[in-house]
Amino acid sequence: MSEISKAYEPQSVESKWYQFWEDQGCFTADPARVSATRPAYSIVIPPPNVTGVLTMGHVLNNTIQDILARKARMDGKEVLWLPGTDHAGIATQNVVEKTLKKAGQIKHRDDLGREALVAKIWEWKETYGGIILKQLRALGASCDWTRTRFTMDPEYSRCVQQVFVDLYKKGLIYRGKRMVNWCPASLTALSDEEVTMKEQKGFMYHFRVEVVELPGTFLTIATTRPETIPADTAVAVNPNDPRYSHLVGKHVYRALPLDAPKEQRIIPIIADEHVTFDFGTGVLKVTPAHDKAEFEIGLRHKLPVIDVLTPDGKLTADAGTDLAGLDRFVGRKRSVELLEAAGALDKAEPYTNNVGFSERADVPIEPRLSEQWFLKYPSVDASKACVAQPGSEAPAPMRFFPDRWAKVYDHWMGGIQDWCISRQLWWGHRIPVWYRDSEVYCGLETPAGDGWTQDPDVLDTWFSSWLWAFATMGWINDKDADAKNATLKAFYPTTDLVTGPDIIFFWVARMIMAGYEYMGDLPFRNVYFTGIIRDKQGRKMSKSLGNSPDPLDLIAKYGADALRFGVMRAAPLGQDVLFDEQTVELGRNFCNKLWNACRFRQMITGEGTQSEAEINPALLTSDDRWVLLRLDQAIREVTQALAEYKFSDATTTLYRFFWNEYCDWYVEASKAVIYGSDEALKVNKVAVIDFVLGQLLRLFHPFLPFITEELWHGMGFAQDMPDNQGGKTLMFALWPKPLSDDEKEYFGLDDTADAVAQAKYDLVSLGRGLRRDCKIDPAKKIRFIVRPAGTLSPSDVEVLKLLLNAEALEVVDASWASDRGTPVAVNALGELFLPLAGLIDFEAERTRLTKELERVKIEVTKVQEKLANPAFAAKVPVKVLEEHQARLQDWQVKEAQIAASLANLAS
RNA sequence: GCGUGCUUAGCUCAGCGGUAGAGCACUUCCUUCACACGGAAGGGGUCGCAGGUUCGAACCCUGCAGCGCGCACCA
Repeated sequence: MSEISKAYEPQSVESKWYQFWEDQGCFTADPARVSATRPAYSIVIPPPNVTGVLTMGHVLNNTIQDILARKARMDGKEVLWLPGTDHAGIATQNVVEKTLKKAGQIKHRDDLGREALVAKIWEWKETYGGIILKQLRALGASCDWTRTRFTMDPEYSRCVQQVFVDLYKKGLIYRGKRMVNWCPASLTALSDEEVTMKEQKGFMYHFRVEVVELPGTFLTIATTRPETIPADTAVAVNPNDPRYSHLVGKHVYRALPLDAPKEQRIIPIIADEHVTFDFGTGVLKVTPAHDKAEFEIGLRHKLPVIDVLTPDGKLTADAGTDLAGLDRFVGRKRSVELLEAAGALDKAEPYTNNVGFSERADVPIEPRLSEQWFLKYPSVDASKACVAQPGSEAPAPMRFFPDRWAKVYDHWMGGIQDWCISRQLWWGHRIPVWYRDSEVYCGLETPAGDGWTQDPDVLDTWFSSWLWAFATMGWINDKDADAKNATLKAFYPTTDLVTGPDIIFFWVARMIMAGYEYMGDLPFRNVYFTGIIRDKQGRKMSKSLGNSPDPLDLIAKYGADALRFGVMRAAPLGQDVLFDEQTVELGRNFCNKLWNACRFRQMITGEGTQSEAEINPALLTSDDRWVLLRLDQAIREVTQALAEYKFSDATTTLYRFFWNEYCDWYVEASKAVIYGSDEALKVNKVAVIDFVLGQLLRLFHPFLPFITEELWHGMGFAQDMPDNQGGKTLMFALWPKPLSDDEKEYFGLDDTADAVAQAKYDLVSLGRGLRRDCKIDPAKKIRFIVRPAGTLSPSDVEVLKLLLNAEALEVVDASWASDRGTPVAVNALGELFLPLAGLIDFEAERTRLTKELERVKIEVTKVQEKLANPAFAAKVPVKVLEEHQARLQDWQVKEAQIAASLANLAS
């Protein structure tokens, strides 16, 4: 810190140290260093979309991972934080296709064809693929970049295909024609997890159909999707519905299409339990091609299937000439008009129902019958059983934080459905299956012989990311080779996983199953679920709302440390985070305060001069003892908070200790010695300050890596340290330990030491209050008189004098009597008088004291009432009883003293 | 419908059985030589509502209300 600027300027500091850490290989994990005394700590990054940019969500997530990783290093562990990116099938292909279309290069992906488009996407990936990883560096993320992985790396792709072949051979992967969720925008099948239900305002249409066998008799049917009427192949009622049971077996004329002859529109009335009496009219139109449940009905009753929708959601010729070619929603309106014109429409009433939307494309999905690949999940039982359930004492190998997510997980695992893993896309892992006539071949290589064609589909992106925990470590599904893989051996299972609860099914659950199936062991021991970042109005941050700040802008403006600190402070365990830029400002202010506290220390002895002195217990003042105890407390609290993943608690403690305790009281009090004339005391004071700051920088390092590293070196703490314990970098300095009992005894740290200083500071506050009440300019030096309850050391007197901004502080004994009406403040330390020498406003003082007396009396009464309750004394623990008695005494003493002052005023 | 979370100072949130707390915002004062990205002193809350358990409840239990989220859904 040769040039000490008044304000902390993060920009140059941050890039300098990141470069240093990376150049020195500080982030690189070496399995060879793992031993009994140097345990492994590992964490795999939730791979961001390869073409993505850093969002506030990433900031939250990766700051937490970085804190955990850096803390583990300071605990002396061998740390692997493994980074990488995900190819993100649909999202990436969409982005590239859109860009090409915008640039006028293509109108449709077929213009390029499969190979050319995939080549374009690779090009795109090479250009933009690294951005988010660079941005993570700006945040300070201490990832082992030498191990960066991508889900479409050749080795990784081989893992994915191997797993497919393996599961196929195990009979868990199969191909089948089923109703799937079809996205008419992305033109692919989706898994159930990729569909989100949304409330949609629409209409419930009631229309009539005539019974063939009973002309003049009509059935009224309620539907929200009249455009699918041409695809109806039956009308169903509940078999026990007395209104309709006599009609079962008869037929109706389907209402649409109108251009088809009546006799071609005859469909049966069937009875099926699925139909509920009291919903709609109790009559259901059965459209096997366009509804999952109705497809099942169709199977039960062997109904024909008429598909009237094209893959991109337009009506087909089978829908009739009036509807053919129309978009499904346009077709809906048109079909209503047709029904109305035909006199078949009864009514259309406003209706809100839930519609499944494609999560990616944000359009309603269509249930669609198609040939897809499915996976019957492996290792379900082991995966379900491994997570500790909230409230359960049963030992479990994996824990969720907060543990309530374990219930959500358990519930999903209990009702687990086969996973549709094929996607009709080009960007991704091609399904390793080839066809020749009726032959099917599944394997890693193209089969020998002519005439084979590979399945055109690719795999769901999550079918590659579920292998992330071990495929990134060089796993190749070869028992012997994997057993010899040093990285896997040292770092699998990983220690912590940090992710959002929104991908608990997409990713977490599936990784657990893959872990058990392929590694025979769980993939991680703890899962920490972050909250979701929202804006200050509580809205989810999104690009379309434009309410998401660019973290890089924030870093440029405030510094990465400030951003990290602000986000951590605002992110309590398991709660969503309402993000406000103010919190980053607070982080910036905090860094600046830290910077200046160190600057102050440097100014005591001059630049770069470090105190060589050991702390001499004989020379410790009550302030020194107090700050050492507070530091000890902070170390305990922060360590505990981190162990429980309570990051906002940890930052709160750090804030309190550093700002409120160290700066506001200790540093201010220490000025009595620093600006005093006792050299020995001064040297000892500096030794204490250096000790506290040294510990403090370590405690802060996981949260504020850049500024702490800069100060660590600038303050000279790195000197004289072994290279692997802070000499080279603070990253490897040891995490502070709480003081042992021996150390406490050596330094004379006990409750009394703490109480004296605390009472002293409390009396200072009271004295400042007196000044204010007496309307004395805080800047004006005035005289105070103190009458100690016990004894006061000279150093305590000096501190009181300084903090009260007193011209003089006279110490008197019990024999001293104050002038009539002299304002006084009282606490355990003694009485503090503000002699006003003839300037006393008796009336004002009477008012002040009366008010104070009232306040104290209320407190006295409160405690007295409690103690007066016979049941209280009888049932309460001794400790609580004593506490109350002591409290009563305190208040009563105060009451007596104020009463005495009032009496003195009256005389 | 089932599950789950939240409701405490103007705002954002801690506290989860024994004297209601923090940060921001607000009021007043202070550019005194670490820091105005600062310092000092203040004001501000019947802890969503109603019952219950307890000597004692913001905290535990029950019900209700409002706001989220997840899952499952009836056309």
